[in-house]
Amino acid sequence: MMLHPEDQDSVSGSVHFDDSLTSLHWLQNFSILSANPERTPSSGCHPQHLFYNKNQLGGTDSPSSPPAGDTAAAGMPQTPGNPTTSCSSLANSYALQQAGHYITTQTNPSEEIDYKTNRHVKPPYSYATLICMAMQASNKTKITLSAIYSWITENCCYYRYAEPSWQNSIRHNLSLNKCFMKVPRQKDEPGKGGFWQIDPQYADMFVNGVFKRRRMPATNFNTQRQSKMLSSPSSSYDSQCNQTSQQMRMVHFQGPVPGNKRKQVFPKRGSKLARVSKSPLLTTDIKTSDILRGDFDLASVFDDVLSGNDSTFEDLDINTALSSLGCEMEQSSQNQHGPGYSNEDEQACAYLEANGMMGCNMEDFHHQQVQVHPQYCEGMFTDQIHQHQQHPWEIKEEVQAIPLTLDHGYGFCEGFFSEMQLWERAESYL
DNA sequence: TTGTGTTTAAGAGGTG
DNA sequence: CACCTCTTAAACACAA
Repeated sequence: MMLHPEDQDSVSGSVHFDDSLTSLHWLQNFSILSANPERTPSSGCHPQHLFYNKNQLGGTDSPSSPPAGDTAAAGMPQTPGNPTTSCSSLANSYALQQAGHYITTQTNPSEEIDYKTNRHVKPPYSYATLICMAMQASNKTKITLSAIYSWITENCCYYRYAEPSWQNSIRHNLSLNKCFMKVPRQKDEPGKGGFWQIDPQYADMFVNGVFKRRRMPATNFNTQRQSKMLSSPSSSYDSQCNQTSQQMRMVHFQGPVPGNKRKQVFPKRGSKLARVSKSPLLTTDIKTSDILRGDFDLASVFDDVLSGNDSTFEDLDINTALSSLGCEMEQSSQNQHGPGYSNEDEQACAYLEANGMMGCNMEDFHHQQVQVHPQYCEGMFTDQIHQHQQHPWEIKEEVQAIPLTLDHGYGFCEGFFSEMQLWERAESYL
């Protein structure tokens, strides 16, 4: 299966690690640092890896041809041994350690399961999450269906050998899940089908890259639903998107009860609004409607940084999901975005750098570039991982307040606010 | 013909 | 127990 040419691009970046916890680079590194402590940080970020290698992707085994006796297609237990427990926790542990959290326990590395090579274990990520990860792995603001297929088959061995029905599920998910937005192909663009991207309106459904759609607490559900229904009635499949956006930021992460796949603890609603409003650095053009909808959460993120609230960063688990797939994220230095970037891309880079998402290179990603469009990268990854894993560690202390210089703050906000115009598009969906 | 996209239906399992 | 999320399957239409 080949990626469409339009999905191929090059990006230049360089590895830069800043171990300092005395600046906002801490925030960047938190998401970008290699999630897998077993791997060296430089192992996956050679510049040549940033260039797409058609041959390698083209050599992927067809997922539509499961071999005889394929356990993946024959109903093997999807997550034997609770595989995400180990790898995700490893990633979390490492990231949290980098972030200055105190972690009480460590996961046994021997339990780690590499979904990239283990064909018998279905990755514990929902299709929405996989789609999101594929989108994130792409350095484009939009991605084709075939590119999503390619990423999944490349990074999830299970699907490489599974019956192709999962592709139907992917398409189903893209179509039915309104968090995904179809971008029609330009008339002069060759190829089949359109492009897909995450609807900015629902971008915060993807926390650390993991699709989060949780049921609204009963006490607050009606209110939220009312406002949602007033604005845009939607199907039951996506009606929870904005509701969930209110609840996906957990004050404290709490591991699920064994055997309980979706056990989570949600913060009290309304706390986000309070955080948003109190940010002294985010008082410009943030659309009130976005804030009220909960579509915009970076302010609260920023406030959390400033206030030392660690709740947000516990959710920044992009490496968790990607590392479990044998992928890694690394950081590139600023102003090295490479040629061919549009102004929008530059803005995206600024945003990414501000969010610590720039230069998301995956070690084993067969040279596909990794860049996250700002629309996608407000928080990334957690839910599905957290749903399926037990966490042998716990956070014993609140993270210390992050020393933040004014320059850091402005740099952070500039990257973000330059992207706010893109979010205005969400208004059309109201 | 094949890939893409939409829609409907059903079932498993989690949540409140 | 009702509702929800997610997955899976299937049918159909459309476009390259």
